Amino acid sequence: MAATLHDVARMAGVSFKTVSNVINNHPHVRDTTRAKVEKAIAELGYRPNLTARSLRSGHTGAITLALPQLSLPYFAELADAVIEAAAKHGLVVLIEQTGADRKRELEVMASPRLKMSDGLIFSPLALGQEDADLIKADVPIVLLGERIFGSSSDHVTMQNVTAARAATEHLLDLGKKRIAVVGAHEGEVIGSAGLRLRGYREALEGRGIPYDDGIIAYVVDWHRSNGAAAMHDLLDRGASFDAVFGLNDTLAQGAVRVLQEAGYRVPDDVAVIGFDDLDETRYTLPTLSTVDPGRTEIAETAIRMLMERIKDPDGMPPREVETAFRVVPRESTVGAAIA
Amino acid sequence: MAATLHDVARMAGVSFKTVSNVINNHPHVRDTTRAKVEKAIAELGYRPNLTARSLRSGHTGAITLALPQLSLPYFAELADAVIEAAAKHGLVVLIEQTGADRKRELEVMASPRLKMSDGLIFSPLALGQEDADLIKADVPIVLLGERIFGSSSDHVTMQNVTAARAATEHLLDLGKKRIAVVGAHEGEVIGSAGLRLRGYREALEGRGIPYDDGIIAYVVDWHRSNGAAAMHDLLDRGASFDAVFGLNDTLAQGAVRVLQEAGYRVPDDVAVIGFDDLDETRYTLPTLSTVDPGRTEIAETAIRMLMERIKDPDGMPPREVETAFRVVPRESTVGAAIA
DNA sequence: CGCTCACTTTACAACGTTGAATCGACTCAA
DNA sequence: TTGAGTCGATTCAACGTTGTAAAGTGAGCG
Repeated sequence: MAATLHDVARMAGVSFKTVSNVINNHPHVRDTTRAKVEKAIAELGYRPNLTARSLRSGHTGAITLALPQLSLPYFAELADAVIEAAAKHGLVVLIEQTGADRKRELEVMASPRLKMSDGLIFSPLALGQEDADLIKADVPIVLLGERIFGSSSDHVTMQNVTAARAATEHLLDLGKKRIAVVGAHEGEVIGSAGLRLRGYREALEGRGIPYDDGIIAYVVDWHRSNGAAAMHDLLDRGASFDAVFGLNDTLAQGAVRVLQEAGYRVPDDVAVIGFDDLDETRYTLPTLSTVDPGRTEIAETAIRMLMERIKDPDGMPPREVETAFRVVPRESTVGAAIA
Repeated sequence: MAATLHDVARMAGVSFKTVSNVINNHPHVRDTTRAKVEKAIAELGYRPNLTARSLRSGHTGAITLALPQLSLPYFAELADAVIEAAAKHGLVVLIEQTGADRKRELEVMASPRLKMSDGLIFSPLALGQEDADLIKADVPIVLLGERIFGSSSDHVTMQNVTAARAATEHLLDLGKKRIAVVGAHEGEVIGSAGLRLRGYREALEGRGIPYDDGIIAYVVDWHRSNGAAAMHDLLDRGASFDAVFGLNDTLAQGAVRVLQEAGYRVPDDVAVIGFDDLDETRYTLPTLSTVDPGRTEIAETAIRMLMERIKDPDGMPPREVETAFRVVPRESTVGAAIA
């Protein structure tokens, strides 16, 4: 059985509250007493019971991170960033996988388990704009991603439109004229796909290039295989293009693979850019140009906002923050020179 | 403020203990009473305070998973599997990243935060065999991986030697004669690298092929770039080989990339096999043959053993379990036919 | 009609901690 | 010498829950 304050107190010959005072660095503890207590603590290997402390104090020192699935590289890297950001503030992270399932996404917010943490960082994938009113829980929430705007929670998101526009302009700047898109979602307006497609269109408009639905490939999911399938689709319908904007990195990787199999050289015949700056894009052949959406900043901002909100739940109106992005040119657009 | 048992009791006109009884499905609660209480629960939106329950019951319903880093795909997929396995038993998972740092690996076991969970699944990367005695904490531990054997904790590991032998034999069966190894660790005997290299040697011995250190490439880390560097190294020293065993998938991917750049066709000139069966190996060009080390089984076994150990900490001696593996032939060894 | 016994509900303590309030001892100034 | 003020340590209650034991209710039976 683990030692408690009482055990330490008994050994040190003081009241258990004095031990508590020592641990919490209260003033008004005599040095000799402090020493006695610390000796007893060391001797017994006493460790405070954080559950009891949580019950008494009302907060746990943990936060929950709810995301679709860790085996999707984007979310693995996001989780990494969130855990590191949380650790800087002494917070520990509890991860819930929703599998992008609507029911589980709602359950996460309703579950009493959530109260084992002080707040929720929530990256939904099934819930959408129409569910904005359902974003609420017993703890403060910081929302991530592009699926829901204007809820009553704080929200951190990347600059999808502007960043996608910059990615497209990067291709245009290289002299590319017909830029295919891999990964659009039929009819979507917000959401990563909708916003990034809008950025793409804005870039075209900016250069006076007409938008051609014939070189837009639609998919349902954003997995590697969908990028490959979409590129097969484009090639099968005889679409002509000299560049590809994969709406995320895994889609772009799938597309590159199919292009190479079909005998196209990347970037000479077709330049390809992705989105997300996954770690692995630095090691593919060719290395993949992409957009760094500011993952670290997203994580740190989310943690900071969550801590502020935990401290003062109603102290301010819901905030929306967009992080800085950066186009990362690599071999798939500019060839080996810059690699 | 969230409703408590007392609030519900007041509304339902019963004692707060009766409400507790209803919630815990105690027998001997009259149907009419139960109905009254349930109505009040619904009306107040009462949710039990799990922190208080934990304090009282002594267990939290959470476990800690300590691993090096989620942005390493192997660990991301491991975490995914562990979270899913835990969820099946109603457990939630708290993740600690150690960054493969010795100090942090030790801290994880010593931290009072660990007691916010009922047990630890620990995948060390810095601690080694000489630290076996340091593997202990206030909660039961299940150890994962190949770095420490024979500690006083339960241990789940893959069949590294046998699986590596099977991977090598797969290449030999294809008629390959000179199989280079990418990713060996200088002087290592246990550890993933040491064990897998042993399996490789056993396979060669089994076929009467001499072991040649000239086609073994040593690395320090197992990141993608190391696989590339190791392959550069092999090519630079003019090593001749017709196959490559990457001791994990990321190493193999790096090697494949360099081989392709150097003009070799995979698998026709050089066949390549990896180890881990990362999801992404199904989408590279060529798709990567590999060894599925039984990740789901590892996760489920670890959870099961941990739960048994939580229930009865000293009920049995430390156990070592090795999971089933499977060689997964893909394009990088057998060409496009099976893809 | 009263007693037993099963069923139902309640009272109380405890889990280990912290905050508020209290108390005693000592110092210092008037 | 006394009263105020400070320092040091203690007592008590509370956080919200569950286990134990006891108390209350009613039906069944002799």
